[in-house]
Amino acid sequence: MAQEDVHLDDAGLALGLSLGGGGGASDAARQGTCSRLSREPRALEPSLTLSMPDEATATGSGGCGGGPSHSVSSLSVAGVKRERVEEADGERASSTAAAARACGAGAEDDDDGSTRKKLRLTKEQSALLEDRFKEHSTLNPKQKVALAKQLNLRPRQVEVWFQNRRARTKLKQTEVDCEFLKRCCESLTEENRRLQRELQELRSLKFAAPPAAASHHFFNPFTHSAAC
DNA sequence: GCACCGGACGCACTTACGTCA
DNA sequence: CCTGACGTAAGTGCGTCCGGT
Repeated sequence: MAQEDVHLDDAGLALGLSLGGGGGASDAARQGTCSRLSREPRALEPSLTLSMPDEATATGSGGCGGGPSHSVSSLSVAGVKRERVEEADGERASSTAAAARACGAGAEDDDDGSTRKKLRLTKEQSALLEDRFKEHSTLNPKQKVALAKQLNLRPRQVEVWFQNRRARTKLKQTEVDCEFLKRCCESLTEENRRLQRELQELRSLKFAAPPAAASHHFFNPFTHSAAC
């Protein structure tokens, strides 16, 4: 299992930073420098959607039976511009073998364009990708091509893997953040109850207390709470 | 200097496939 | 064997940035 870079040690300082602020860190990478986050993230709308990673359909349609197998993604209908660019760049689709392997017996013809086969990365490929991801969560084009070559994959596949990997990391971080906020909320609720009780007691003793003694102190849960 | 455009990239969301209980 | 849940590779659409004109 991969180690997620989940950092929450500074009592939630990471909170909000990772929530909903996507995009915009790409161009530094494009230019060969890996200084991501050097730029303002877009809009920063707090889209706390928290969709679980697979509430989508699960239409198991029975995979590789005897049907035609396909060369993974390049079968996609004419619309994949990046793919075309990279292919034109001389990157040959080398994952056909992997797809066929993943599909058991290989019939390596192409397709009718209506289905898509799914490549399963080998353990070695996944491990190397994971290693690179630990070093940098983004790749510049040179790194991408080199890594693709090393893995016998297409650059597009490496790119997609990194994209999905970043999404998984972010999802995990969001879950951690939510868990933290939940605990924080519970703690504040408990503290609130305690203070309500305390207030109740003080009111019941108010005949003994001087009239305006305690009126200048407002409790700020965010500065006093042990949880946050 | 400014506006516009196209290319490249990352992200969110979604789909589809392989695997497993 | 069938089925549903789950993990994940891949597709799509959109926003952003940058270089060229």
